Amino acid sequence: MKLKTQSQEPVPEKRTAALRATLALIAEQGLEATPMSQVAERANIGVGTIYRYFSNKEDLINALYIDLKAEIARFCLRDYAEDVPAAEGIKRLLRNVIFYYLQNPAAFLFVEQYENSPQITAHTREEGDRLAAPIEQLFVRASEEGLLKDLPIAMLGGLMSGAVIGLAKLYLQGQLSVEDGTLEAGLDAIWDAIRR
Amino acid sequence: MKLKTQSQEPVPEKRTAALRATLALIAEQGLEATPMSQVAERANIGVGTIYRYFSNKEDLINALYIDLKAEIARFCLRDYAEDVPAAEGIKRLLRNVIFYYLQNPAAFLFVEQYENSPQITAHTREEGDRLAAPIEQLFVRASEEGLLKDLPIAMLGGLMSGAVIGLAKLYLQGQLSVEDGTLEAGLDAIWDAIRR
Amino acid sequence: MKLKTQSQEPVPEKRTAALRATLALIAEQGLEATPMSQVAERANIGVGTIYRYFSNKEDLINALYIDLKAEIARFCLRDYAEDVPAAEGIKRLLRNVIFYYLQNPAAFLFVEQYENSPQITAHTREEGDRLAAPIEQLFVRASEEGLLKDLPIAMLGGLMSGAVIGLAKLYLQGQLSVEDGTLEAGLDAIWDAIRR
Amino acid sequence: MKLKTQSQEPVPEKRTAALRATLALIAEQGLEATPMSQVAERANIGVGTIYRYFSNKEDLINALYIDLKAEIARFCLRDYAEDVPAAEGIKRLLRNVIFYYLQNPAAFLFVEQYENSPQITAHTREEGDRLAAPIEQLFVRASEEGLLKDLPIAMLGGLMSGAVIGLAKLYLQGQLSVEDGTLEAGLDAIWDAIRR
DNA sequence: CATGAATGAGAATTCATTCAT
DNA sequence: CATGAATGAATTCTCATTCAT
Repeated sequence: MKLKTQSQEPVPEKRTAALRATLALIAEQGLEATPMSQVAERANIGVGTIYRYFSNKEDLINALYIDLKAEIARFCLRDYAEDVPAAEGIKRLLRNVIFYYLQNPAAFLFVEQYENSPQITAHTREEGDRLAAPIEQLFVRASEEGLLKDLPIAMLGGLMSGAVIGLAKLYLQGQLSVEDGTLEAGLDAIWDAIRR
Repeated sequence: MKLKTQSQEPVPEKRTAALRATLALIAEQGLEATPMSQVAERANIGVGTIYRYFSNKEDLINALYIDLKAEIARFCLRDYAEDVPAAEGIKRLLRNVIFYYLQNPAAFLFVEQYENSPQITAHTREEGDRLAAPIEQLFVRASEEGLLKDLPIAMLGGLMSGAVIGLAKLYLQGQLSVEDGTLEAGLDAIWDAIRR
Repeated sequence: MKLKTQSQEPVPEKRTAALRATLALIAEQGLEATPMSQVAERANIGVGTIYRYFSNKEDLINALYIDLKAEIARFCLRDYAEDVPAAEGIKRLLRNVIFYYLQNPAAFLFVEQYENSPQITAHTREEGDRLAAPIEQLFVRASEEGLLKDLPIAMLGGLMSGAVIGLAKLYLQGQLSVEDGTLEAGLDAIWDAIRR
Repeated sequence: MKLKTQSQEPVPEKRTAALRATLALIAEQGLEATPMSQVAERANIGVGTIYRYFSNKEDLINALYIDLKAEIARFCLRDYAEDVPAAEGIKRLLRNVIFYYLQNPAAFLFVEQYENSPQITAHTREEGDRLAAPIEQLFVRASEEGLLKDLPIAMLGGLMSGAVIGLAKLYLQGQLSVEDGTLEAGLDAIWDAIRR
C-alpha cells in the first residue's frame, strides 16, 4: 500500500503511532501505570524508536498533551464565524467540547489526568492555554458586548470550564446520554451561570 | 509498663501520622512520585509500621481518600440546619467547600488527582459518594421545593460540583483572592446555573 | 557462626562484600563491562542492597578506589620507622608497593584502569593523593637530606612512581618473577633515577 | 561519473575521519562513554559508513590503537641514525616520546586508557609491541655495547617506559612545563636508571 | 558506496513489600 | 508492636548493529 512518493513523510508514521498508543494506554491504565515498553508494543514499534522522536517519557506525554489541546481547540471552533452572535458562539463552543469528548473519551481521561497531576510543568500548562487563546477571544468579545456577568473574565472562564467538565463526565460515565435530549438544557444552564 | 489510657487510644497516633504524611507528600509530588519510604520518614515512623495499619499502598491511599471525603462532607454541612431555606443551604454548602479547600489545599490537590486517576476503583469512588449523601439530601429537598431547574438531579449535581471545582482552582492558583469580595458573586453564578 | 554480639557490626558485611565483588569483576572484565547485577550476584546480595550502601555505581567505584589507596598507603609504610635512613626507607617503600600488588593483582588492575579513565573526577584523584601524603613526607625528608637529584619533587615522584608501575607490570604479567632475585636490582635502578 | 583519480585513493577519507573522531572523543569522554553515533556525527559521516570500514566497535578501536602505535614508533625514530651512539639514540627516543605526546595529548590519553583496559586482547597488545620492534633493536644494541645495567632487557624496558609515561603525565597535566628546561634533566634521570 | 531509521538486548536505578530482630 | 535492612521485579533509557533505500 505504501507508495514511494509517500517516503517524504512529513510527520513520521511511527511518531504518530507512539502518540496514539500512549493516549489509549494512559486512558486505560493511568499515567504512571503505563511503561514505555507497553507503548512500544501497542504501537508496533521498538522501544528505542520512541526515543528517536521523544527525548524521554515526559517529552512524549507533553507532546501528546499539546497535540490534543490543539486538536480540541480546533474542533471547538470548527463552525465558528465572526457574524454569529457571541452568545450563540459560546453555546456552540460548549456543545463542541462535549461532542469532542464523547467521540474521544480517551482524550478526556488523559487531559484531566495530566492537568491534575503535579507532573505537568507550568510551562506546558501555559503552552496548552496559548492554544486555547482563540476561544478566549470569543469570550472577551461576549464580555465586551455586555452579555456576561460583571465579573473577572478569569472567574467566568473558570466557572464555565469547570461546569463543562462536570457535564462531560456525566455523559462519559453513562449517567446521562445525549439521546436524552438533555444536552441543550445543560448548555443553557452553563450559560445562565455566566450570562448577565 | 503500658498504661490503660494508652490502650484506649481509639485511632492510633502512628496511623494518623502516616495519613497526614501521605497527604502532604502526594500533594507536593504526586501519587506515584511518593514512595512509602518517604511517607515513613515524614511521619517519623518505620516503613514496616505503615503496613501494620494498611495492607498496602493502595489501601493507604484509599483510606486517606475516604477520610478526606468524610471530613469534607462534615465541614460542608457544619452549619446546616433543617429550618434554613434550601436555597440558602446550598449557598452555604458551596461557600464551605471553597473555604475547606482554601484551608486545606493539599486535600484539594490529592482528591482531584486521585479522582481523575484510573487507579481509583469503582468501589472506592462509590464509598466516597456515599459520604456525600447528606449533601445530596439537601439537593433533593431543594428540587422538591421546586427551586431547581427541571433537569435530572445528577445533571444539576454534576454542573454544580464541576463549577465549584473550577472556582476553587482559581482561588487556589491565586488567580482570584477571597479578599476581592468576588466569592459571593461566584456562588450566585453557580446558583444561577441550577436554579429554576 | 554469627554471634549476637556481632550485630553491632560497625562496617556492614554486605557493603564489604559489594566492594570485594566489584574489585574482582572490574579486574577481570573492566570498569564498564561490569554491571551492577553481576556485582550483586558475585557478592551474594540483592541488587537493591548495593544501593543501600552506595548511591550509585560511581559512588561504589569511588569508595573502592579510596579504600584501596588507603590500604596501599598503609601497607607501604607498615615497617616505616623515623630512624631508618631515608634512602633505605624509600627502597622499602618501593619493595612494599611491588609486594602489595603481587598479593593483590586485582587491586593493581583496578587502580591503573580507574586512574587512566576520564571517569575519575579531579576530586576523587585528590582524595586519593591525600592518602598518599605520608609517603610524600618520606620523599620530602630524603630531598631535604640532599639525597635526591636537584629537581622538582613532583618530577622525582613522577619518575619513581612511573618506574614502579612499569616494574610491577612486568612481575604481574609474568615476564619477570620475584624468584629471579631481580627485584632488588630493579629497586636499585629506580633509586639510581632519583638519587643525586 | 567517478574519476579514476578518486578510485586510486588508497586510504579512504571517511575511514580516516572515523579514526580521528574516535580518538578525539575517547580522549574526552572515555572508551565506553563514546557511542558509535557520536563518532559518526563528529566525523561527518553516517553511522552505517563506519561499518563499511570496521567490522565493529572493537575493530575500530583496535585499528586506531595500531595506527597510533605505528605513528608513535615512526615519530620516535624519525631522527634515528645507525651511526649515532646508542646512548644518544636512547635519549633522543625518549625526548621524542615526550614531544609526540605533548603534541598529541589525545593519543596519550587513548593509549593509556586502552592498554590498561582488560578489553584489549593479548593479540592486539602483541601487534602493538611488534610495531615498537625497531625501538627494541636500539635497546638491544645499547645492551650489547655494554652501556646498560646487567639486567633482563624486559626489565630495563619496563623501567624505562614506565618512567617516561610518568614524566609525560607530569607535562600533560601541567605540573611541569617544557619551558622549565627540566626535560633534559628528566631524560638523564631515566638514563641513570638503566645505564650501567 | 553511503546513509540513518529502526531495533531490542542490556544497563542503572527505584521502590513496594517482607521479616528477622 | 515497631523497625528498617534486604530484596528483585519492573522501569526508563542507551547504543551497537542491521538493512532498506
